[in-house]
Amino acid sequence: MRTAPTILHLDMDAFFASVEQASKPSLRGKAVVVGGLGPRGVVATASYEARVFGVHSAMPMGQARRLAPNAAYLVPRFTLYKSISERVMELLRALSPLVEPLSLDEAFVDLEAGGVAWDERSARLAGVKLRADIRAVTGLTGSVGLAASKMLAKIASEEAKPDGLVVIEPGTERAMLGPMSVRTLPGVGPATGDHLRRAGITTVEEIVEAGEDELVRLLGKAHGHGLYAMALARDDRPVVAEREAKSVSVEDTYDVDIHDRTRVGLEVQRLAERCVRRLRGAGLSGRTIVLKVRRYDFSTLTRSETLRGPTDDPAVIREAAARLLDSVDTTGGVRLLGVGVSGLADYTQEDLFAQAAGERAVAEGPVEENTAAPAEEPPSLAERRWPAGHDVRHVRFGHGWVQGSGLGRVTVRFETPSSEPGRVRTFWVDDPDLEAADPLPLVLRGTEGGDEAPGAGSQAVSSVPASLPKSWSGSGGGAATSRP
DNA sequence: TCTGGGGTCCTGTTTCTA
DNA sequence: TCTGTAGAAACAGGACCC
Repeated sequence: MRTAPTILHLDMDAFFASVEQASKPSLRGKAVVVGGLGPRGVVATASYEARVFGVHSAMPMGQARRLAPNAAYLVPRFTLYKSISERVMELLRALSPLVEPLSLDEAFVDLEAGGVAWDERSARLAGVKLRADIRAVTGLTGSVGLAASKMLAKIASEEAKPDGLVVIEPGTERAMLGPMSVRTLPGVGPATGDHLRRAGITTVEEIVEAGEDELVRLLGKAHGHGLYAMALARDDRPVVAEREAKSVSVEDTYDVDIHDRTRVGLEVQRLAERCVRRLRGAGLSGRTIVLKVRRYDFSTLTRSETLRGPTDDPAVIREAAARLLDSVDTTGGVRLLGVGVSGLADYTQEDLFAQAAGERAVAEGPVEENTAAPAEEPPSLAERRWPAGHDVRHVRFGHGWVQGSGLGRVTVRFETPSSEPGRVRTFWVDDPDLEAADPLPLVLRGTEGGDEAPGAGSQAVSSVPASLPKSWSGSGGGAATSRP
């Protein structure tokens, strides 16, 4: 393990919710919950204002609504989050070639490999500058942890939240970790935490006291050895820049359980097609086809089949998924279906089997995306066309976002990231003057949009690194013509 | 009142193959 | 040729992460 805190972990604060607050002035300082709004949705991110009410990630939406009935509930806009995430990752890559993204809002950086830090002082300086740059470029805050290992850097950023920076000095790790909950350590979730608690182990130092043999006995070889090492603050995992995907999968949870076996079959076919599109989009093929079924009682089972060679042929994957479904009892209903491919390769084996299947598929015709009826109680047309939180543009009133829709009407708040909180107006869902729009940039840059007054909470731009592209990935204020 | 989606890794069991 | 065996691969499930 290295002797200086030169591994950096960045964690953007309440990322999805913060992006929504930055793009919607009327939501700043308010409880915002982003997640699936259907009857089986869960919370993806809650703003810190919403967390005060006890709302947190992975909580069922219904429960969140009961805890925070007055919060704003919004559908995630992954395209927007991804574009902002890319800006942040660019800033990280300016520090070091060794950047390991963990998700849209989190990453490790090896500062030593980038030559920007070699001791505590230089590491801290790099962290401070990074946080300032992120704020300038995105208008958002991120928390930074600095330590001599990945595990400790991650714990440090957690301690730094929200909007802070924490350095764990080498030599102080054991004392710091000791009194912490076992749940602090990576890999200890609810099940392992419970397991350890039943053995009388609740803190990190109690893991150390229990000893490695006892850990292995309780948790098995890999987990036991690994956890014991983590408890001693031993973590030599390197920052890895390029991680190859090991599987590609798609899954859908249905608003209402599906009972009709024919319908289940059609859904599996659709999922297989979607999975193949993703697979091909990534230039990959795979050997092992996996079917996932979650039944009415939430019990989940998987069935898999390994082919002789990798394929990206939709007919082959559809047929394999259909065969796997044959071995699954779906009486009682299914709430989720998924199709995945693993054993990935970046080439395809054009075997006879695949070709024959392809020919059969051509003869039968393609499976249409909309062959199957939608969920038995689909969201209203208005909700589907005007998702809560999405941007719109009106011929007369300009740029705004959907606050809600239903009963043939859509309610829009007219404001932009740089405006004052705006006014609300309601329209018929088929109002020809209203159309979907691309998100606007969160931060005004240079002279772009200079005619608009800066709004409450927006950040002045003073130190945008010259290495960044000049244009924002959004439309820059022009109305888009696409429909959701 | 329930519990998303997209992944990774590990473990125990069964099946295949040399 | 038959049988026993060991290791590899496949399979299923579970835990965990964001």
